[in-house]
Amino acid sequence: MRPERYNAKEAEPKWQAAWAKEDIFRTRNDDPRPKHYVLEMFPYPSGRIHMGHVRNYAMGDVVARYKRARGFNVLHPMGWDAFGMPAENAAMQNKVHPKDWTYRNIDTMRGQLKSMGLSLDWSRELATCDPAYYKHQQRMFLDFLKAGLVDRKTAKVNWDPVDQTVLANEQVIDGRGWRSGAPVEQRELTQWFFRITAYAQDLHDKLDTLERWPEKVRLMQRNWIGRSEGLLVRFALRPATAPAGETEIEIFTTRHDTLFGAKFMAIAPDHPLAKAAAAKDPTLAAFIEECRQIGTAQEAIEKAEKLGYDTGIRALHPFDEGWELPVYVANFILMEYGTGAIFGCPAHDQRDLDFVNRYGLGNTPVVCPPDVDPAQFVVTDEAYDGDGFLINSRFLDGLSIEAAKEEVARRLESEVRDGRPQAERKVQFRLRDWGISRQRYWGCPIPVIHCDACGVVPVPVEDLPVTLPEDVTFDVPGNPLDRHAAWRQVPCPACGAAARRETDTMDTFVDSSWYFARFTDPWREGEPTDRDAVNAWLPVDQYIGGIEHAILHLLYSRFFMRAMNATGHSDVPDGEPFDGMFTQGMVVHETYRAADGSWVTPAEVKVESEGGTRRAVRIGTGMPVEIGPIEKMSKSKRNTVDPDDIIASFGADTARWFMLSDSPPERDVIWTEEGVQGAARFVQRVWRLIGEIADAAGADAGGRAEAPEALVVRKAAHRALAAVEESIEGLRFNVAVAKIYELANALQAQLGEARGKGGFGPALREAGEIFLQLLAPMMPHLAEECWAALGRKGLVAEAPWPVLDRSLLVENTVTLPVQVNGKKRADVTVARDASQSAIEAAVMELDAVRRAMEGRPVRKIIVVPQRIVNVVA
RNA sequence: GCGGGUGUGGCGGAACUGGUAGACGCGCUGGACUCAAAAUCCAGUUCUGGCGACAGAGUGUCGGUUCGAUUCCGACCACCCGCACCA
Repeated sequence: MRPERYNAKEAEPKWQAAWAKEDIFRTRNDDPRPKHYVLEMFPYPSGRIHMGHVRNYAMGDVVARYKRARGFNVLHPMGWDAFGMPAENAAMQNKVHPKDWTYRNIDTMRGQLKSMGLSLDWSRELATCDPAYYKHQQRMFLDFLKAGLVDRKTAKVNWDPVDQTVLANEQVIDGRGWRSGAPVEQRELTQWFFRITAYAQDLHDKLDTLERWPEKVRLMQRNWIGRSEGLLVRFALRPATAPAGETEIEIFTTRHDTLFGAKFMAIAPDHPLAKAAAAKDPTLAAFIEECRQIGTAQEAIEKAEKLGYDTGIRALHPFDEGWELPVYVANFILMEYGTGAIFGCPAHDQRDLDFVNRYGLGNTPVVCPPDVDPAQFVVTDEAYDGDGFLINSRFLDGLSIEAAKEEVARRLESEVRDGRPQAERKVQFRLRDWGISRQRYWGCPIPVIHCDACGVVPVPVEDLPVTLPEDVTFDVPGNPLDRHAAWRQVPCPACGAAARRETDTMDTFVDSSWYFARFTDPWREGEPTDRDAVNAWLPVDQYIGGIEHAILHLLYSRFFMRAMNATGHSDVPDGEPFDGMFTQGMVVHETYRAADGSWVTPAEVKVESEGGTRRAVRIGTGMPVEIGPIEKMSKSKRNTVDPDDIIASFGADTARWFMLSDSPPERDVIWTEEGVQGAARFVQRVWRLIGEIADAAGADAGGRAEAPEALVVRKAAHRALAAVEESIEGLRFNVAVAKIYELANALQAQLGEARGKGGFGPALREAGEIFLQLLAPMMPHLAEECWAALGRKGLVAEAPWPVLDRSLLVENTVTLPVQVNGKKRADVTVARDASQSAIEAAVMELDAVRRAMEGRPVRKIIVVPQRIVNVVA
């Protein structure tokens, strides 16, 4: 006896168990079918899954289940991005060990993900905090080191003097540490770097080949890499003015055409020449110190005025030795970009103009806009950076900007001073090397040893992994590894003398830069990867995740793939790990505020709707609650909905369905109670519909001539099949959902039409089965339950995708809209292959057309076959 | 400042290469069933006028191309996002 209502609470665990029993989602590397790798960004085990995870994994699961049904060998793994600061924060606050905290969270979240019914190969699960994972990461670090892809150099960091730790830029708020509130200092620390800049050009160029990436993401990466073509120019210094041993300044410019507009030189406060000059000039030293202070906060930089200090040093113009330019130390010059020095051409650069206007250095325009009289052209407050022709520039006068650049480059390249050319063409990147050192405990230890005699010595591969010590405390600020004498002290692998372990750990972005490769053979012990497995599975066919990782994570992964290729760990074409990339939108929700201004969580709010106006009250007290703007679900605004609650009360299928419906996947989706109710309603509707189909088909098993309804039903099913295929392939899940609704409506309507008649049972059953197969990637549990109710043996999750019958997509007669002068006036139904003249004749018979013509003669009739007819009066 | 995106009913959104604007869902209105409620079912729902057939307007604004424009072109407006003293 079929129950009246579908009970998700009972059905979902039952089918999850059935899938697990058959182990149908386990993927074998030796499966001969074509591969398809579907990957969603693995979660950080923060405690519990949130709706963003539900959305992300629901999308990935649709693709995985769909591709599996279509005969692909699908890899769809899951793991944990398990190192990171929150675990250490929890350790400090709750006296729990980061490892215990992390693994407890993993257990909770694994259970939650399993309750979603995702088609994951759990046998490949990995956690980045597992030595079995990070030992391979250490191995690759050593290989990269050997290959020259790792650097050790000093870099400025944000230092929190209270917490005694390095802070990321995002952790500096108004110049203060986000936890301690202490003013952040700039410190120079020796750090480890991955030489991502070695691949800057390739990372930039290959973006063009990533056709299945969002344009937005490619653009963001392109800007981040920041390629610009220019000229390195050496300016000689007038010896009498220069500090001892200093003979020149090298600058980078992209506007060498404006060299005759130069008014000054400027160098960064931490430029070596500035330091040399400051040694003899205490005022300059003070100025440099002042610049450092401002350097910290982003906000301050924005508002800071262009300040400079004349060092007294004079540089000589490369085209005129008698032309001297004052050398300033200026607060707006960055040591990290180019050479940390510029020549200032105020007429054509806004910053330079602001600067000269402050210090009274004047300006000379050297590029004149087209159609402007050079004699009339002056620059006052606004620099001119548009197109034009050269003026006031001696041998460049009259040239275009491009031609002038070329001429300058050509001349200076061939002009030799001190055995070197005066200038050199250079492609400059904004991208900087990736600093991976973190003064933290809960991360992958950097496998090197510092020996007084031998210097930096890599840990021998056979000694890996360098595991984190577990007996650490967090009651004192700073890195526990620094304080752990027993762990730190180690004999030097080279000479055997007493030496010290590196106590920095790796940026957690390193952990996530290769996990997708590890998934291809996570069992391998001796090597990070099995080359054959990596090469066979990568690139990932479809990667899905949040836009917040559009730059760093994806860029680092692209770097890693190249570095892995270079060190023999893989051989992936172009070093591109992700063939298809999709960035999904966020889950947002209304906010609620009580009278006292405190945030109220949706679970405590009841929203009532009266004639279109919505009011909210607090459950229990009945006190009114103010409905606030829709915002990203966050703990601080308390506008979160717990997936567990939704799954418990409605089931995973309802949650999945709602996450996929309505909003296009790349946009934000608004979580609403009504929307969930609608999804839940559809679940029950499917259950009833399939029940009715089962009954009708059972009573009419065939043997009779087919009724007209049978063809209608078949056509509806195959139309939906074609549309859903296309929508899923294009990741347009909201459209797929709409098409499934349409089929449900059509089946229901035909069921009513055909009631009591015979000759449509088999067609109805067939359509019902197709319907369930379309539904299965999205609501897999419900689909299984219905599949069984239709009397099918086996699992719908294992059923091959229905074969589309294209002949069912064409109609014998078509109804064409008829326009008169572009305005629709009537419809005409004609045979599909009706001739132009037959259609024209039929159209002119129509009353509505005659009326609209108002007696005017027909000038033209445009017939677009199977589309439209337009009569032009 | 530079770069990019978006704009369609009350709401989320759909509309293949220019071809019936508003699929599908939510909400709302009316009705059926019920003692009642929930659930379900039926009908309606872009706006304006009309009892009605119907007519007019309509995809941010203004203009252009076209037999025909949400779609193509130009200018503008609004909102959102990314980067930002990058030489």
